[in-house]
Amino acid sequence: MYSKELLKGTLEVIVLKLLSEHGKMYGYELSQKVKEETDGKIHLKDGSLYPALHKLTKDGILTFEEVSIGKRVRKYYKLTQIGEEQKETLLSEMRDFIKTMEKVIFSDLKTSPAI
Amino acid sequence: MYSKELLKGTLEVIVLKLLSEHGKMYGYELSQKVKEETDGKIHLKDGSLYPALHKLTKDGILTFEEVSIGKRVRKYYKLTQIGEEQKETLLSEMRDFIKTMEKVIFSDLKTSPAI
DNA sequence: ACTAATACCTCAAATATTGAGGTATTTATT
DNA sequence: AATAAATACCTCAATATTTGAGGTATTAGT
Repeated sequence: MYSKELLKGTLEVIVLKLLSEHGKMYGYELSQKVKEETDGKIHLKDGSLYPALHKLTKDGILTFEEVSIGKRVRKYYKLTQIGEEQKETLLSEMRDFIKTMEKVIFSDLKTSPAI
Repeated sequence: MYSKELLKGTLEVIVLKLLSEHGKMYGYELSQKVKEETDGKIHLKDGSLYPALHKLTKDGILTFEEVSIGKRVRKYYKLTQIGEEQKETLLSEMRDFIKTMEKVIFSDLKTSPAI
């Protein structure tokens, strides 16, 4: 697991990307998917995930429909049109951010000199 | 400028990397350096930077010496031995984190199919 | 004389994450 | 049949960090 600081601000972009890719998913499914895809390195803790899903819904980024599975109710979330746009914005911001971080952090001016 | 969320948790690793690279730097110099190296994309705001430098000093990651320039006093910070180790830890964590994010975020299963 | 840049600082408010609490159903195990 | 583990949702106080706005003072440029 990565340090808390590193994970801050990544939850939204991960959720939007996965929802865009899979069409609709429910909370538990999202957390399992992320754990699986990152070999356990990133955990969307439900104490973070559910409040985030509620906030994104309130903000018009997501909508959901409830589906009964036996006596249990799942909430399937999907992107709204605004959510699709927000996803694109966040993805390109993340792409650019990673590029910038690599430049600052991994410039390695002093190591691996050309022989 | 990137969104606040994206920037969370990156301040420490940036500061440690720059100090390791340049030996000793003072706060204002750090903020200028980052602005310059990232083409203005990352701003270490002094409301964030100075408290962070104080915390890192308190935690034994940094030490500083005061140097008088005329009537002004600069605080030159540098890494302690613990700081050097912390820098290595944070850098490899960041490296790994970026790799993981790229995997989750930029998998692009549906775009750019092989022709 | 004035403005911009340099150089440091503090602190209340805003924000997000954690961690621990919880309820309830379904599936697997002994 | 009883129990444990997994599924599926939720809340909320505490924690931690960043922001944004406040500040002081010196030096350089016009």
